[in-house]
Amino acid sequence: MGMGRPRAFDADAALDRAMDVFWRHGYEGTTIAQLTEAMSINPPSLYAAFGSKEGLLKAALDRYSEKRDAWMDKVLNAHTAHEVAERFLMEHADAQTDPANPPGCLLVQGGLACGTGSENVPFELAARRTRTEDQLRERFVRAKAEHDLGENVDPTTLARYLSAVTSGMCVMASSGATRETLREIAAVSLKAFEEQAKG
Amino acid sequence: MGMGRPRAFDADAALDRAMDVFWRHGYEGTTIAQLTEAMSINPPSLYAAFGSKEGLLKAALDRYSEKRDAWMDKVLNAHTAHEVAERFLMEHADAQTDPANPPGCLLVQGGLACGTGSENVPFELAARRTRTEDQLRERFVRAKAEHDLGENVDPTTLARYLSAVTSGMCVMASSGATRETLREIAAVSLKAFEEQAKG
DNA sequence: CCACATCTGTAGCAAACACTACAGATATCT
DNA sequence: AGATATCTGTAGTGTTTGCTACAGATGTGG
Repeated sequence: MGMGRPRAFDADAALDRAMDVFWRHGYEGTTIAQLTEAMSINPPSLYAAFGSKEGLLKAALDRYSEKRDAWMDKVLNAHTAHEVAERFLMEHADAQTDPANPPGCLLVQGGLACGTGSENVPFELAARRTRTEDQLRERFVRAKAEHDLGENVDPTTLARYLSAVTSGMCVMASSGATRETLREIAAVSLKAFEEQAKG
Repeated sequence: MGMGRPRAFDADAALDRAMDVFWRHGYEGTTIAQLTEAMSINPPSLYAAFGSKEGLLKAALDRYSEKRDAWMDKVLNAHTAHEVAERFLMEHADAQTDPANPPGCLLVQGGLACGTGSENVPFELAARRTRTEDQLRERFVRAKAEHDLGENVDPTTLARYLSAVTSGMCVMASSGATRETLREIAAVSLKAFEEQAKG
C-alpha cells in the first residue's frame, strides 16, 4: 500500500499568502479565486488541504496565533508591568503599520460582522483577541503578586483597556493612520496605564 | 403631465431598517434579499429610490450621520473639555450597548476591509469617523483658546486618542462586551485625557 | 375622464460565488 | 516492477448574488 502522491506546495507558505488576502479584504470580501491565485494552487488542492473557505481561515488564524504568541512572549517577559504595557502598545503601533502586512490586524480586519452562514467567523476572531487579553491579565496578576502593581489595581481592567486601545488603533490603521499617529495614541494610553497602575 | 404614482413606503423608516441590517451583518454580509425583507419593499422599489446597494448604504450613512450630529451637539456643548471627553466616552459606552441597536457602531461594523468592487465602502465609513474626530479637535482648539486646556496640549492628539478608544470599544462591543465593561474602559481613558490635558 | 408619469410586484437575468467530479500524474510500500 | 493511495489541473456543478424587464397599478395635471 503506497502513501500517495505528496503535496507539491508548502502549506505554511500558502497559509501566509492566504493570511494576507483575508487580512486585506476581510473574510467575506475574499474569494476562492483570489486565494488560489495568491497561494499558487488550484481549488481542489485548497479543499483537500483545508476543507473549506472557513477551514482555511482557521488554519491561517492558527498560524497567525503562533507568530503572535512568540511576539507576546517577548512582550510579557518585560520586567515590569509598565514596561509590558509600553512594549505592547508601541509594538502594536509598529506592527499595524508594517508595510510588509496590510494595515491593522487580521483579528480585527478579518471581519467584525458577517453574513448568514459565516456567523462563526467573528466569533473565531474574538476568541483569539480574548486570548491576548487573558495573557495580559495573567501577567498583571503576577505583577500584583510581585508588588509591581498596587493593591487596588484590577488586572482585568488594565488588560481590557490595553486591548481596547490596540483594537482602536487597528480601526485607525485601516483608514490610513501613520505609524507616528499610532505611536502618539500609544503614548497617551501609556499615561492612563500609569495612572491606573498606581491603584 | 401627471406626476406619477407616489411611493407607498416611508423612505426614512426604510432607511432605519436598512441601517440595522448593514450594522448587524456588515456591508458585504448583507444581501439585497435581507434588505428588501427588512424594508418591506421589493427590489425595484429599492433600486428606484437608492440606485444600488452602495447607494443605499450611503443613504443609510447620511441618516446615521444626521442622528449622530444631533448627538454630538449635545456632547460638544458641554462647558469644559473634560466634560466633553467624559460625555463622549460614556455615551459611546451606552450607545454601543443599547439593546435597541446592534452592538458597536455602524461606522466600524459596517466594514473595515472589503472585497474588490466595494473598495469605496471602507473609505466612506472612515470619512464619517474622521468627521467626528474633526468635531472633537475643533472643540479642543476652542477650549485651548479659552484657557480650558493647557498651552502645550495638542488638540489633534486628544481628538485622535478619544476616537481610537471609542473605535476600540466598538470592537469589544461586537464580541459581547457589556455596558459596564465599556464604561470601565471609558473611565480609564478619561484619566489619560486628564493627564494629557494638563499639557 | 383621459393622458401621462412614476411606483409596485412578479419573474427572471447574467455573473460570480463556493465547491467538486474526473482523469491523469507521482509518490510509497511490498 | 506492480499495486495503491494521494495530489494536481481542467473543467465544470448548482446556488446565490446584485440587479432589471415588463406589465399592471395608482396617483397627478389638463
